[in-house]
Formats: sequence, structure tokens, C-alpha cells
Amino acid sequence: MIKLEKIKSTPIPTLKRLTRYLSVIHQLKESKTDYISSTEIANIMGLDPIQVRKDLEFTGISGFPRLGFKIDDLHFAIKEILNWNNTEDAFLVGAGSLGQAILGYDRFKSCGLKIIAGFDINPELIGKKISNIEIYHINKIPNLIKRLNVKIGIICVPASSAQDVVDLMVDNGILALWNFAPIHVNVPSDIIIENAQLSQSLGILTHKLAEKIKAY
Amino acid sequence: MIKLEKIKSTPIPTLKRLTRYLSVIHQLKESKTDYISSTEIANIMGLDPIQVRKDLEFTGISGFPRLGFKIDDLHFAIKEILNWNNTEDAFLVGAGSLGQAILGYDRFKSCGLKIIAGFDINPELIGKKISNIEIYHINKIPNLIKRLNVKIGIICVPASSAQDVVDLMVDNGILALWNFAPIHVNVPSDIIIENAQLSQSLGILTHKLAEKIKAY
DNA sequence: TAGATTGTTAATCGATTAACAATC
DNA sequence: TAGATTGTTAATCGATTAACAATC
Repeated sequence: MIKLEKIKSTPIPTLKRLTRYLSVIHQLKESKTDYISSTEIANIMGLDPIQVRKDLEFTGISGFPRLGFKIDDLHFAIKEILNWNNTEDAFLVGAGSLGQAILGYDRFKSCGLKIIAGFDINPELIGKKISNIEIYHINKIPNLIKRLNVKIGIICVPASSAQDVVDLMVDNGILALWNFAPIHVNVPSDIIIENAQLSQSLGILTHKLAEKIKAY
Repeated sequence: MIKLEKIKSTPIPTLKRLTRYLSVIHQLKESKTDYISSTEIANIMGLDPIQVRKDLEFTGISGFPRLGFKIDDLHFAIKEILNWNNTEDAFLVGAGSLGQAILGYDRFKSCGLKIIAGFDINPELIGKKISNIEIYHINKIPNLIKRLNVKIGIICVPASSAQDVVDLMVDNGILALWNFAPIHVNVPSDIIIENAQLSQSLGILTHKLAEKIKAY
């Protein structure tokens, strides 16, 4: 009888840690070492070595007893899981201060993301180039999503217009949304949505700080 | 024999969802309704009603059978858990484009955060006001942290200088750090660090998108 | 060889989900 | 009253941690 192997997909907590390992590994690539062990990564980041090993399993590459993992292989394999070895085109909507900061953020290029156009309704912005990316009027979105086959939309508009912009992009075939608007938006179940939600991160910080201060 | 009640602290996943409920509740406050049930919140956000109820337990307030929870009370109680009813002063270091976007982001005021000064090393920025917040030279940090008793530091410097800035702030008594630099930084175990890590969020998105495209 | 590390299998822990009585 | 919802206790699920044999 054929045993079907259960393919277990990478858990979200593992994905999050993998991106963090990547930045540590990236730094170590500069140094002379060829290998890195899960123990070393764990020590640097203050994590459990067993957890690191378990996470690295999902990359599918195997290490060498006594040596660890080949840094270059590990680096490549993690980028592969995140799909950062490929580049996806993206549209950014809302070229306010946060939008402009993201347009100018070089780093995303090494994270598989290429923002190829920005959109806004502010006439002063339309036609301008920000960090060499042209800003169009929002009403160009339907046409351009289809023509350029763009799959990722980045939402940097105010909370009040976020749902409308999301609907517009979804209706025109966007597949994934990265939402920076501080609000819950509804999307059909087959659309990928990832909330950057700065306030979520801030909430954890202020909560912990309050606990800490209370403890005195 | 006295039974000591085990006080269970709010789990991180619950805290994250609580901040999201807050934004939904905030919108509903405008509407006429006085009460909201966990079922309604769950429907709006596409979550399990049981999970919402469980999360709301941590606020300590009790609901009314058949009605749900008083919106105002719930709103207040969630802000209380996050410590968003108080305001903490914060310093922001690195007034580049991301730093400037954060300095201008009004929303954090309602999240218990008040950025009272910015820091940079760029002479063109020092002395300037950005969104009405003055930018000082980084060498003013030690003196000012102590004098103003600031507890929160926001790191918006490039990866290459993040660790140095973190060390400087920790050495001078900062208690909590909100790190936007795309790098792992080391802090003593008693210092709270929260990584905003946009790339982590992006990694999840690009991974999911790749899985989705593969599935075709 | 000795020892450090991997890789696998099992145990534990905690969060999510389920079940159901209590309440208005 | 009937019915929707809360709140509590139990069951399930999945992630983390532990244990240990295999490897170079």
C-alpha cells in the first residue's frame, strides 16, 4: 500500500522566525565562516536551539553534524520559502508620508517586491515621481492592474478610504493585499491579506511596559 | 487553606486580536448601538465567536446575556489592557523617510504614545521641526533621556547603526524599544523590545502568494 | 575516538475550539 | 416563555520543548 506523505506547510510562527534568521545569516555572510549551526543562531537571537533546528527543517536542506548548515545554502533556501528569490510587481495606493516612505524603502527589493507604480487622488502628487516611481490617479487602477498583471497591492490610504480602495483592487483582480491602514478591511476568502498593523505591535509594547512598571 | 488564584496574563495572540477588535469597536461607537456581542465582532472580522468571547474575558468586564457587551465599556477596557488610556513619552531616533512618516502619524496619539523629540546625525535635520517635533543631534540622547525620564525609544535608523543606537539608549535607562530597523538587535533581558519588522509581514504575504500561484 | 551537531520521534505546553449550563 | 448570548469547564489541536540515536 502506498503511504501518502503528509506535506505539512510552514507554520506562520516559523515563517516569522525564518525572516529573522535571514537577517542574521545575511550579516554573517560577510564574515569568513562558511557554516553556521542552529546553536549559534539560537545564541545570537536568544532562542532555543531546538526551535531553530525545527524551523530550519522546513527549508528542506540538510546540515552537517559537527559543522551546521552551509550559510549560502541556508540563505538561499530561506529566501526560497519566502519566495524572495523571485520578484513580484506591486502597486502602492496612497502616497502620503507613510506611502512615500515605503516607496523609498530600498530594502523591499531584496524581499521579492518591486513597486512599479503609486496611486493617489491628490492632484499635486499625480504625475510626480517619488523615489523614481510615478504616481497616477486612482482611477487608472482598474486598467493598469489588468494590463500589467499586478498581483500585490499595498494600501497606505487613510482608514476612511481603505475599504473602497481594497474593493476596487479586488474587483480588478488583485490577488494579495498588504494593508497599512489602521482598520479592518473585508476581502473575499480567496484573497490574501496581510495587515502590517503598526498599532498591533505598539499595543504589545505599551502593554508590556505597563506590566513592567506595575511590577515595581 | 487559602487558594491562591492564578493570575494568567494576556497571551500575545489575544493582545493582537484585541487591538483589532478595538478598531472595529471604534467604528461602531459612531453608530447608534450601545451593545455589541462577540458574535457580531466575530462576523465582522471572520473569526470564531468563541475565540472572541475568550479574548474579551481578559478585559475583565462582563457582558449581558442576549445583549452582548456595552460598547463604551469594552472600548475603555481594551484600551486599558493596552495601556492606551495613559500616554507615554517617546524618543524617535533616525528622522529619515520612515522616521518622518512616523513622526507625522497622528494615530499613535490615541495609542498611548507621544513622541516628544526626534534625533539624527544629519546636520540638515538638526534644529528642524518635523510635524512640530524638534530634531536634535544624537549626542543629546543621554542627557535628555534622563532629564525627561523617557521610557520608550523608537528606532528608525539604518540597520548598520541600529545596535549602536539601541546600546546608547539602553545604557541611559530606556525601558522599551520599538525597532523599525530591519535587523536583529541585542538587548538585556529586562528591556522590552518589540520589532515592527515590516519584512516579517511581507514574508508571510509573499510566501502565501507563492503557494497560491503554485496551486494553480 | 570523543564530541558537537543534526534529525527524528516523543512529551509537554498553551492556545483554540467545543460543549453546555446560567442568565436575561 | 423562548431564544440568544454569556461564562465556565472540558477536549482538541498545533507549536514548542525534550530526549536520544545517527553522523561526521
